Amino acid sequence: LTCWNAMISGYVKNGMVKEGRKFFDQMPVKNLVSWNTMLSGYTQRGEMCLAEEFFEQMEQKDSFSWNLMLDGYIAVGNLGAATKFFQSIPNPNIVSQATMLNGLAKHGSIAEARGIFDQMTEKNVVAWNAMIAAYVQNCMIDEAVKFFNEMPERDAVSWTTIINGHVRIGQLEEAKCLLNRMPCKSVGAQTAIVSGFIRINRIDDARQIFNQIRNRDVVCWNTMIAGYTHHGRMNEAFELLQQMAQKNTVTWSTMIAGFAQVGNMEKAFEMFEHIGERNVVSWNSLISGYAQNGLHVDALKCIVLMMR
RNA sequence: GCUCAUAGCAUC
Repeated sequence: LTCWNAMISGYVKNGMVKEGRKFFDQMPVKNLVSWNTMLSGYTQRGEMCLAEEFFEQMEQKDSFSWNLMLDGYIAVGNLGAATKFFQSIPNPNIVSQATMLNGLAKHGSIAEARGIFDQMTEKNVVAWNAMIAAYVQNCMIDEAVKFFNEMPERDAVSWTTIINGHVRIGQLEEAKCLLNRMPCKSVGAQTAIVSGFIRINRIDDARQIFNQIRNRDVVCWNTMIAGYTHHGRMNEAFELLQQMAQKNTVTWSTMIAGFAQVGNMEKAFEMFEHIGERNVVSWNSLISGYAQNGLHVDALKCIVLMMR
């Protein structure tokens, strides 16, 4: 059963929800984990109608099930439904609260997010991190710093968030100080610094930092590539692209936008063809690329293609 | 590698 559940998980994590469902339906025995895994396939892709239908069919639900639904509503931006759903959760746990906190913060309701935080009887590092991120996203760096200093324990996400907070308001020096203070420098925190250099147009300095990072992940590579593409340095971007082991949709979209910006729509389309899982951003990058280069017919063709 | 929440990357 554990094996079968892992199979469903594998399907839905790769965006193959249909196939996952087929597998799920054919399983002779299922447990709650099977149901939750399948549910996550819908909620994480924003298929909330299907999720609701599936959720109602579940004869047993646990906090995972409820939290998945809550996060699904937040992911599609339906804060009204999320708030209502949150209030209907039988026993909201720390994950439910952190999820709701995050949802409120992401939609600008910082005071309400803070309200949830204050109401939490127990707070873990994720709750603290979510609250710090909330302040960072709302450009309230002083509050973010205050929480960062007050929190009982900090993990790599805490550091990355606060570093990024300083990067976003152009305080790269302070960001670098924080990175120096960080006990175990994560790829994420270092990537935030790279993007800080890029933000102030110091691309070559960013590259120096990038080169020094060990265990670079796909986000790190994408950050550096975007640094080049935003400045029309497509040769360097392409060179990095060829060096990276695993590319994702963000990688390709970055390249599409980059080639579009320098007027090379042939190359942009070539990048587009590599995308396995096309999303709204990949289509947007291509369509706006055609439009910005005056190729309105191609843009329209693309829109038609997208809607099929 | 059986299921849930927080950070660093792309379009507008």
